[in-house]
Amino acid sequence: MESLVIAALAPPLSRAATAPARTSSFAARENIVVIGDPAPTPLRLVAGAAMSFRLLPGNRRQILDIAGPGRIFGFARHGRHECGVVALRPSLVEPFDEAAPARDAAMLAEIARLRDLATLLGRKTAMERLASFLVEAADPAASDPQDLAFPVSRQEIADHLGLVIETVSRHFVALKKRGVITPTGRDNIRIEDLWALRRIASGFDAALS
Amino acid sequence: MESLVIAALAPPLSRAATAPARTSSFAARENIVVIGDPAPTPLRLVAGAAMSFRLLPGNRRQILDIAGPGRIFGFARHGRHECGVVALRPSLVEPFDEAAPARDAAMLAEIARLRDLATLLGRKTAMERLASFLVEAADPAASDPQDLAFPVSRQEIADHLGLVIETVSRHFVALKKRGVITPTGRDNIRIEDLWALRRIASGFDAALS
DNA sequence: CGGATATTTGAGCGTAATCAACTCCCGTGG
DNA sequence: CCACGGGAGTTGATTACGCTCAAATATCCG
Repeated sequence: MESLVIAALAPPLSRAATAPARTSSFAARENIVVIGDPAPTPLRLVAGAAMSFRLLPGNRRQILDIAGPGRIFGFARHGRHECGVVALRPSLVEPFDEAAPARDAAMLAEIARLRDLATLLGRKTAMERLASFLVEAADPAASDPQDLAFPVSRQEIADHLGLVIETVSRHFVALKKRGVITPTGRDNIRIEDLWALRRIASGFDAALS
Repeated sequence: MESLVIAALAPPLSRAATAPARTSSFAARENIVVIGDPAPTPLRLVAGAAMSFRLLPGNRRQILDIAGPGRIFGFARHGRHECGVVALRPSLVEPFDEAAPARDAAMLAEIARLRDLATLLGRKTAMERLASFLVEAADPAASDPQDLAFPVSRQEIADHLGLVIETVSRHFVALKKRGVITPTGRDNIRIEDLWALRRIASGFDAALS
């Protein structure tokens, strides 16, 4: 997959902004959208995984979305992207230029997700944030929703949840010790008790440590 | 204005959900939307001020939006509201049932605002959050954008910024001591140095205390 | 003026951040 | 096959920012 990469020789425009083909492919870690890119339409992630984020001074980053196949992203006002988007896995992206009903549904979903995220970031503890992240990662559509394979590093989880990597790591360990999750590989875990996670995520389970 | 209030005698449905008239009026602190209300269309705040919020166990509340006249709010999927909305001042509200262009613009604005909020909540310090709040409150459309009259209490500012009231109060004091703002009444302040506020808000000014 | 409510101030604490080693995992090459 | 190297993750010690608890003060309003 890496062999498909064509290095961006002349930024500022990223590939999505210049590619004439309807579907573009991106290697893992390649920029799909750079802040300021023209945004004629939102985008649909056909395959792969991607994240959108904002940057602040002092090496601060807020990851606003971690998206899998089928997800619409890159909504922008005034025709310019206000968030960066990077592929987390080799990905296929195409313009999303559907009419009102589908467009509205996608925007409403984005609004709902951002409300959840803001609530998480504003009012949940570190443990509740991590549990929320895991619950959301347990995609019911997957063949085995309890077996998770993260496309993201600890740093990216931290930047999504408004924490630092050490805090994420410590709380992962705490969940393992409680038997709620078990590690099944480097970037894989298995959810042993989804209901316990949901209880923690929703804030009803104060949860030690 | 208070005399216009008709007490909601029979919840669960709030007035917006039942009123047949196109425009409904609400007293300060009256519920405009209760979670679970039918949401046939978004709403437009014709006059007044309102806030939308989510609740978590443990008396935790995240205020997701503080809106003034002209603002569209109450976007909902599946025809049901997922956030509560309360009037902050005597308010006039009407259905927002415009066609695609205006609808899209409103939703894109909502997405942009929620991204800003998530970034603030996830990665900004208390001082940066308060400065961001004040900068946003300095509406350029107002007659004197530097003179602010909050429709919200300290508790509500805190619940919007993911802080507690004591922290909000302390940082207000810090900004006053620095001469960036001066109090001009209970719920009023004057911004003396908008550029300093902007610098703090954007995170470039580390800012003592 | 009195009483209730909101805000400010103070003291101390706790969760998550910071700083710093150390371990583990893998891929590479001798 | 194993030594090596580098990055990611974990663990430990300590700090700090914002929270909690408590009390004083200010403001609103009848």
